[in-house]
Amino acid sequence: MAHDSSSSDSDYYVDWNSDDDMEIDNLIQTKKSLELVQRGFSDEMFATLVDMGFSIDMIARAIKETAGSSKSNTIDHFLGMGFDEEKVIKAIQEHGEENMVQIANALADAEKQPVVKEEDDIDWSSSDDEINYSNMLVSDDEDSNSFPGNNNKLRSLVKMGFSELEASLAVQRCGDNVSIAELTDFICAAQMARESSEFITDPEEQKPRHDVKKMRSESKRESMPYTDDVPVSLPNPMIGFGIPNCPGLITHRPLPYLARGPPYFYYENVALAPKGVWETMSRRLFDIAPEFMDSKYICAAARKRGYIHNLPISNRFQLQPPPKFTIHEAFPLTKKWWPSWDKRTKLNCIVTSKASAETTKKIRLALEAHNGEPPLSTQRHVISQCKKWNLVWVGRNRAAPLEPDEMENLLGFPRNHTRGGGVNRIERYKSLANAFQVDTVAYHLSVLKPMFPTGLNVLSLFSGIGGGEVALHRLQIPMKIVVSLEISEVSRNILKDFWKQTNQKGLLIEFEDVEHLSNQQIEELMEAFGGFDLVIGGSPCNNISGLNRVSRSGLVGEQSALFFEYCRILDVVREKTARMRR
DNA sequence: AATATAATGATTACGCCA
DNA sequence: TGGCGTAATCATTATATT
Repeated sequence: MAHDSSSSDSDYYVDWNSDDDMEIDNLIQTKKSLELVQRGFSDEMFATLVDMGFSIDMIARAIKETAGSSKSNTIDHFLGMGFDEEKVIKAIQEHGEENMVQIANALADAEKQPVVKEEDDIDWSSSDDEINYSNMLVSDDEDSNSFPGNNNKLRSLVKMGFSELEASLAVQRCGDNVSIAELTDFICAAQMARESSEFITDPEEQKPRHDVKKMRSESKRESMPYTDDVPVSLPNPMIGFGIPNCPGLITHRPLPYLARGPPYFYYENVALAPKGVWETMSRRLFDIAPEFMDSKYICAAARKRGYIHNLPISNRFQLQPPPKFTIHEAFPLTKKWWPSWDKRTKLNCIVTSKASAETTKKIRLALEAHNGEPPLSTQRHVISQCKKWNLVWVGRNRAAPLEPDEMENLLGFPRNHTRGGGVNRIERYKSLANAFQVDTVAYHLSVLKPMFPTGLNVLSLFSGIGGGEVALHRLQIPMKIVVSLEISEVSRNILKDFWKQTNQKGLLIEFEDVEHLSNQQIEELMEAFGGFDLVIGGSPCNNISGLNRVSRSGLVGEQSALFFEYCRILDVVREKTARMRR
């Protein structure tokens, strides 16, 4: 048996490669059968993928995708990243579909100045409207100095067909000393990004605006008229803009101008939401395309989450040491009891519900009924239970649910992080189920480190047990001020305890309900501390999670509706930041 | 009274195949 | 393209136990 433990217990660190020769043989077999060599996949590349712990299925699927068996998937993949469709098609034609990396790089190069007019492939002169528009741009640019103040600019923009909201937002975000041309570019880029990345469901947004649709050249696919219902699709594999040290990393993306910081913001929620939820969230958060990432590509447990943020995505780096990547690495002691027919290398998502002791007992009895290998039907049933309840093998024929300690480990928290503050077991389970996967979040936040060498001010909403704070701490990014909003007293205590335990130099200010934080309070806090550099938080998923059988009512649900509180607070911080910077 | 346990489906997405 | 099976899923609440 491959996993029958002849190895001693000296190995807390398991050598993945030497330990899974069988698996690698299988991989090589798969590789040959897929004729990868013909497709230009070098052994090196393959070995790299294996080293990174990718499963047979993943590699096979990735190869199938890049081999051109499903062209729409390749296109969709990059469209999902927010790239322009024409550019994607062009890049694929130039580089061939089999090389996703080159395509990605080409797209990234083209987008280095994201959504800026010169590089854009939009045919500005394909209709009369655009000629007029271009002329207006030029003339206004020349005359822009003659406008004494914002009112005239606003009036001009409205005259040109932009809504008052768009115009005032543009002026607000761009500041005083910009020309009309820049403002129109600003708005237009925002419109285009909005249309290309997401669809529009709000009737208010559907009213005809400045003929952006007409500007689109007719080379677009007729079947995709770029109207309203372009759903947010989940990437497969769910790797966001890419995972550390992996080919296919996307380092640039078009970010709608209205979405730009400061402040930076970072929003999180479950990826597997009811239809329409992510579309709404994206639209409300400045039409940023969500970054969907499954933490199983970072650590040993799945955690499918969507992240909407306006952070740069180049030069990300991973926390050190990187988390254990497989179940065996994370929990070496389970290896001894792990049946050879349980092929799991990753755990499922950590949730609040826990398997009963009865489940463990039934599994044990079912296995004890046989000597040696149980029949296939028993195996299937046991595996099914293990996956359903996320069990690990802790003894002979004994599969048990995870302990809070083990969850902390998987999620990247310090050991006993949730033990402080007089926390009972149930609360620990609950708060951990609602927490960030720290390494994943830290990977996204890592770009902040060189930008804020002296530290940053953080507004942390729905802080929970402080996943964001732990991520920043582990990144060694100083937190000068953390204003934290968390309704659970237990969770507040945990964060407070963490703050003390880690000897934070900065100031932690804890509030309770986000709904009780008034706009005025926010502004006062910002004036007192010099503003916030980062607004971070994941709003409640109670009414969104697939595990909720009682009230999965989406964003209108009692708890999940607090998403709009996140938006309210973020809006206030953004506006105040803009004012403070003038 | 506080805490631990156990029962309670539906909504998605995706791969397969006709 | 569409039907069908497989799979996963930051949960809630009534009931049992201490």
